[in-house]
Amino acid sequence: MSEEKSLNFIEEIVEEDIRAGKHNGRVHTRFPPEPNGYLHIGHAKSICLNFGLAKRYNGKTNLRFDDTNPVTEDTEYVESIKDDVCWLGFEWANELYASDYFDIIYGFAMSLIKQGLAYVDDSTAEEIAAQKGTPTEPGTANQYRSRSIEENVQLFEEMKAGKYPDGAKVLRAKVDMASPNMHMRDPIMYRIKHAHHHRTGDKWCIYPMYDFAHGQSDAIEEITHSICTLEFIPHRALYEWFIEKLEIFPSRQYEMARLNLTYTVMSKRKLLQLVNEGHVDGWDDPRMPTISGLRRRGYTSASIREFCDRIGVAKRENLIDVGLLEFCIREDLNKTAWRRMAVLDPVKLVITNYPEGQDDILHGENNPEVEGGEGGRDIPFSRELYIEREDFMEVPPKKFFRLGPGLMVRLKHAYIIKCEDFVKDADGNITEIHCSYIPESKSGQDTSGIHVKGTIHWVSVPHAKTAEVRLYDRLFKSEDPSAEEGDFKDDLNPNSLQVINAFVEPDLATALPGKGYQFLRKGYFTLDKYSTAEKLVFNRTVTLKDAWAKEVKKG
RNA sequence: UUUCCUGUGGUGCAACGGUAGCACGUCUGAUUUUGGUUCAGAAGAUCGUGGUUCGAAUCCAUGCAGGAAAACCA
Repeated sequence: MSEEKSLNFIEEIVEEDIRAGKHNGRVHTRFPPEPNGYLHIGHAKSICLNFGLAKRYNGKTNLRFDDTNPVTEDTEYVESIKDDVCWLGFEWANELYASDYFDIIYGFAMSLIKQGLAYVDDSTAEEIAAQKGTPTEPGTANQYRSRSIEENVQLFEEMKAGKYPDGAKVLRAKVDMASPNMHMRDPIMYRIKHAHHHRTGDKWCIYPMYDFAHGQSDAIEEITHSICTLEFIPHRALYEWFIEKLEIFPSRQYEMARLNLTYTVMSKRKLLQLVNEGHVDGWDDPRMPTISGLRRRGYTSASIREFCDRIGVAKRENLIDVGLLEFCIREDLNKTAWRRMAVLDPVKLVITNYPEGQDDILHGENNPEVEGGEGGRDIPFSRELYIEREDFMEVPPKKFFRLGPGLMVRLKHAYIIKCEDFVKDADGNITEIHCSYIPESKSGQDTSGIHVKGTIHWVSVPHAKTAEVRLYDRLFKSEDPSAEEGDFKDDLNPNSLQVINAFVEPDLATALPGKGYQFLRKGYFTLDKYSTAEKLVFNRTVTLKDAWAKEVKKG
């Protein structure tokens, strides 16, 4: 109650509006994706903001597809977007489409024409661009600007009727060709596209532009707070101009900074390119910053919501350290993931004083963070184990609390062992480590009195299951790939995916899809969508924090 | 060199004329049968210059820096 978190600037505006009794205190937001790609973590920020606002202020949020460009849009995207919003844990009040409003918007256009505020222009795209001027030079009017209302009405009707080919004519708002705001220099409202629309089919061959569809849709739905990103600031004047001239519901547009994350790109155009050119395994490749990619990677929706909460909302450009996202998923998974053992880079260890052919069943809790451990599982133990190659050093440095000649460690959930000997092959690689174990040091009933500094994980050789494990690293080499010169794809990290074969404890054969597992000391993992009963496939969600790696790096 | 937006520790976000705070990261140390977790502590910031004021991160002026704006994309 007392921890009164400060409001972001949008919440301040909303609270002010409520206080002033604007729209009778009603709050209605919308999330307006264009169905031409998959949602990414940047969209999650917008989703959390829009739906969060509604939740906080007792309002509603519409899911509205901004589907005004039939050539780039597809129902596959519509479905994925709905899945992702649901998965993130939000419920929309209405599922709507800008295309549902095409008739109304056409009427709006006609109304503007009849007010003498819109005209049909026969210029080519190049001519229009040239007449627009530049940010420092005013634009110039052409002869079509002075067409009569009657002529404009007839021409626009003919455009709708399909009398003209693509690009032959456009409908333009008659605003101000000399405005310092380029978007006010008679923006295009409608263009001709003889294209099949994913919802309206072939009913239309003219489609409204963003500027003549988005604000109008907001007004139709009586959206009170229409939140978008900074690049739409110059559009706001136009947004309000249309509302004023059309005398429709006065929705208001507010702009916030989009999310940028280190070591990735966030533009749908670039992400689409990575997909189309096969640099990744589809939109849901675990290295992608897409919601579906993060989900497949093992991120939980709670961790993404937490992340969006932590990054805040403001108007300055930002570049968020991906480390914060990793912090959020570790924080969540630490509390929920079940612990298991897996050896990713194995070397064989033989316990010389353990009877050959003998098995032992040990027990390990599922989750030490929860009282009672959330139950546990049996772990078979035997004379021959796999341990991590990096857990043995022939010449260990000081502060190395693992295995080396004469050194002792505890095998997690098992016994303390002492390294007696090791075997090397002709190339000098360690092929086998020989240890003795201390029978009275068994976990939970240790009477040995021996204390060791290190504990390592292991898997019993005869009981081990094999699994393919996919280790991911950042997709790009530099913090801000878009800022690099040349093609952003030149910055792709060639080592962003490493596929290995690992040995995992037998219980993992029954791992559940969608569940996070902590492979002790190695990180958090989850089943990949390609995993089968015959062939287990795990994705590494994120590594554990590794103080030793940091120590080593320091040298 | 037109118009607009933005400048607070390394990063992100607060402080709304009254002691610059939180989180991630970094660095110590403690605990630990995960070099994880947890706990304790430390370092580190108001773009510059003027002005208004008893008092400025906050208001004003100016300079500087970064970003955005000219698709029949959204």
